[in-house]
Amino acid sequence: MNLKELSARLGLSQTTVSRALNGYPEVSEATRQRVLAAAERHGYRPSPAARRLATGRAQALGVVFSIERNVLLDPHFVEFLAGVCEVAGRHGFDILVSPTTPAQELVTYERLARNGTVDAVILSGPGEGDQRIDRLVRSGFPAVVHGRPADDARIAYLDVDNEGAFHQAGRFLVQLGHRHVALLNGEERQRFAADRRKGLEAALCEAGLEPRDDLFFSGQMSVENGYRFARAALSRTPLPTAFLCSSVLMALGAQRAIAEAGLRVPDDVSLIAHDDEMPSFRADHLHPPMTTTRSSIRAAGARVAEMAMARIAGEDPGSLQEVWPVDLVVRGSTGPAPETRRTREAAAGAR
Amino acid sequence: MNLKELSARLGLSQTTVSRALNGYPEVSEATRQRVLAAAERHGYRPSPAARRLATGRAQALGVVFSIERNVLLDPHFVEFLAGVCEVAGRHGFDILVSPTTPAQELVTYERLARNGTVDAVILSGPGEGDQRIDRLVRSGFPAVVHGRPADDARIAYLDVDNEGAFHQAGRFLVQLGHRHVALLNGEERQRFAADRRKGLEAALCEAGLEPRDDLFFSGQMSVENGYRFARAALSRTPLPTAFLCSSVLMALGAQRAIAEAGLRVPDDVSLIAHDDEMPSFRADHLHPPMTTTRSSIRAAGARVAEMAMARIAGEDPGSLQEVWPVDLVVRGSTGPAPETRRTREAAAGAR
DNA sequence: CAGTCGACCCAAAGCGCTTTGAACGGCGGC
DNA sequence: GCCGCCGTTCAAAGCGCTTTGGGTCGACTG
Repeated sequence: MNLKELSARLGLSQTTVSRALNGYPEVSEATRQRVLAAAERHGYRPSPAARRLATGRAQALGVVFSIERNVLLDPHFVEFLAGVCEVAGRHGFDILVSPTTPAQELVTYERLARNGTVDAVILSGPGEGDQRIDRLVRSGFPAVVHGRPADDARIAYLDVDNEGAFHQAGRFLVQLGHRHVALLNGEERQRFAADRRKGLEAALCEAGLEPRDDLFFSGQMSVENGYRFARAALSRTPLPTAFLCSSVLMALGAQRAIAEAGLRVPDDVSLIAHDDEMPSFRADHLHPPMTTTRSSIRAAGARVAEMAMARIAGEDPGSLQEVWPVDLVVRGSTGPAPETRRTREAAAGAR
Repeated sequence: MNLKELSARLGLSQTTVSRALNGYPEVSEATRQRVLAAAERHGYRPSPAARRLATGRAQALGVVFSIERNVLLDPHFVEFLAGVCEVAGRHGFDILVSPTTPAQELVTYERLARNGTVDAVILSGPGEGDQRIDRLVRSGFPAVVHGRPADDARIAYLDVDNEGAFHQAGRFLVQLGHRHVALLNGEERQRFAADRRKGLEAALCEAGLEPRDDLFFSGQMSVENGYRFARAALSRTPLPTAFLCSSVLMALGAQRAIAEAGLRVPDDVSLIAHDDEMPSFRADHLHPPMTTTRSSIRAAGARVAEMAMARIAGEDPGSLQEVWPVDLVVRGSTGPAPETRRTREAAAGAR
């Protein structure tokens, strides 16, 4: 059933039927109801391809994400995507996903943008000095970045206050008396990770403590790396008494390393992780419940999609730049720093 | 730059240019080269919307997945998606993702299928007695299922041999002398989980052992549930000496419960997990390296996409039904069953 | 009462592509 | 020399929708 048939059946012109269906005011209420009823009855669905061609709008969002040498797809991504889908669905938008290797990224945007496959693109995880952004800005194509692009870029973005979060977490640890804090970070060429490091360093410096590079680790945020890094950290002297992890996954690995070293959380070692609220790894259900810096990556996805909608509606990118604060949620994995002596004993006993 | 402009510039008709570009034989080689060169030079990209309208083909795959009450998005999904994207991209196909609640599922397929948004749909995790499948089959719309639909369904699918895998794993444990095997399973209304249970039960029965319902648990495959279930299992008598987990995530949780009970892997307790080869949770990098039943969910995604392509090309669904064998990879987390006495002592000592 | 103005509806022109059916030479076969 | 054929090209008809630019008619001004 297409428009032509439907309108023939109704004895109306395609124009009128189309307008009735799309809520234009030039149609009498009586006619509109008649049209609506007939459309419903015959199960009429407008062809998106035709509509797309006629309007030039795709009613679709493109989600582009980087996938390196066909490994390493972030488990966080799916949560983010869920958020995007939620609001896109509400607006009747489809979602096109385009994984892409760093090399092909530019081409991918060009393709999506130029040929009208999507009305806006969402991209995540801008690296440092990102060429992609520049290009996108220049093209004027609606785009929203999840993460933070270069500060001067005229582009819509949503980021969480990574620096602030880890600053706060670091200060909290310092206040508890911790002087040797290990950082299990994501890859620091990614902006979010670099920001977190900055935040922690600032907190330490404020307290007159020297950040210890030998306790700072960075790499893919996997359970495995959490374990490896924590293990390495626990071989340094003086021993760290607190761990700050960039994800719950890493914290999971760290927990194991800590347990293996015969140390206890939070008595011997405090643990804080950044929590993106992944339903499969709930920080509050761990043992002990974990102190976290928390921000919902799913909510971020939803908001980013809304921003994309706004951009499509013509809103200025300058007014669509948000940095969300991050909560520090104190639970049971943090506590006062043990006296150095006690820590030593525990570690020695475990060997 | 559109076809009209390009052909005007070349002094050719749109027909000829279109044909030259799409590799039809009715064009002289000289002309084709000229057209190709001009298209390249002017950066001509055909409009997918127009092409779609004209041909009726969307050049897109729809990936539909269920998302319950807006929680519980499976981290495995992203790996699967990566596989799909890989081959879709190679074929120049876009990928449309549509998360959907169980209630809306049927509507979602209808929409995607009927209005030509996509050329085929991929759906995963069919439940028992699945109404969706029936409907899809009846419509004749190309579809591929990841997982196993009802046995008689005339539909393309790819599943791994879940029953065989857990049968094999169970037999292996039995051969090692284990008599009390706990099962930490996914939700058993999902086919894959039901199959795994069957596999384990078969292995136990073959050995003359009674499956112990009080050691069988089922629920979302999260770290948390792994921990909870394992903890519960360790409160039963006689104690289980082996755990079979439906995912590495659950195994991660189980490990912790086991450790907390003062038991050691594999001396006191053996552990086997099903491994979907998620890069963030590598079974071979755990401590000890974990014995697993292994199958790549990413490879499955890729193959499913290929099957979708085949269906689009008109291949018969009957010839597109595959069940992949699953390897049992023996690593360090399994060993001979301890004598019952020793197990009791260890457990008692830990309390 | 002529003229204006809304309210309502329509015919037709695209959107940018594919594809059908036909035209046009140049060729060998009879 | 005429016919039919092949290789090559073209004009034009869609695909199914939106949207522009009128029309028509009754009601409302002055």
